[in-house]
Amino acid sequence: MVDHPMPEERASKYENYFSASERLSLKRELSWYRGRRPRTAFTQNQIEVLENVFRVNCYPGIDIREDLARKLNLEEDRIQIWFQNRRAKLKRSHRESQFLMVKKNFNTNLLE
Amino acid sequence: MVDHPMPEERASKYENYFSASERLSLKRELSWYRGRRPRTAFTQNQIEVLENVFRVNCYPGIDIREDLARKLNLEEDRIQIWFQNRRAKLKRSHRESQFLMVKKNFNTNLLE
DNA sequence: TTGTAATTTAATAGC
DNA sequence: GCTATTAAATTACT
Repeated sequence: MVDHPMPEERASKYENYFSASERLSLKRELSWYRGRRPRTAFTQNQIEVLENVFRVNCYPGIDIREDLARKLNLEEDRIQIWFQNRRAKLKRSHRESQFLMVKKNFNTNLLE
Repeated sequence: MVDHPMPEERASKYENYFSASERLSLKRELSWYRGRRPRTAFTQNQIEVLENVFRVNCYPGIDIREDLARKLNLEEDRIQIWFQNRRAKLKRSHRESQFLMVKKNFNTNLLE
């Protein structure tokens, strides 16, 4: 568990004095310094492609991931994590719908 | 910000025809229907206790959270979310005060 | 309008 | 690889 030490961002103060891309790289540098990778913001298109692959195969091997990485201009690691999180999300949604179904049946049974 | 497109609430126009508690439960039902938990309104006392714990430990483990949940008569989930949001708020305030400090120094340096 | 509870999801830690 | 959390960013309500 990362106990966030908080030597907080010396960059933010200068933010207005830099261009957008300079700010971004400053931010990245600082985030790394603080020990956490800056959150990747996938584009709509990247997500679309990833979702399409996921529908067919939610466990793509290293070869497919590398291929995606090239095509989407992302690091392979980002893609691996994306699929991990996506599988977790799918699992949660399954759990939830199961729960709702059980609940529905429970209520229905009470009325019979 | 602005964004009030909404196929909006058939409830709101009837609001005046219902008692406060009827309005509240209507609202809750609508929130659930829309897939969002109705906003919890913490009491002054609950906030006070949470703030006191936060001062000592802003990353309470599951055991402490469960304990708080019992004592404050809240769901453990509400408490986890509260700490999450509280940490984000603290971080924002740190960023802001740092920004002000830097700005002040920057201006001072210009005058030297 | 502001503050903040709630949501979503990328990233991390531990197993 | 999975689970449980965290942080970041946003949404939306009071």
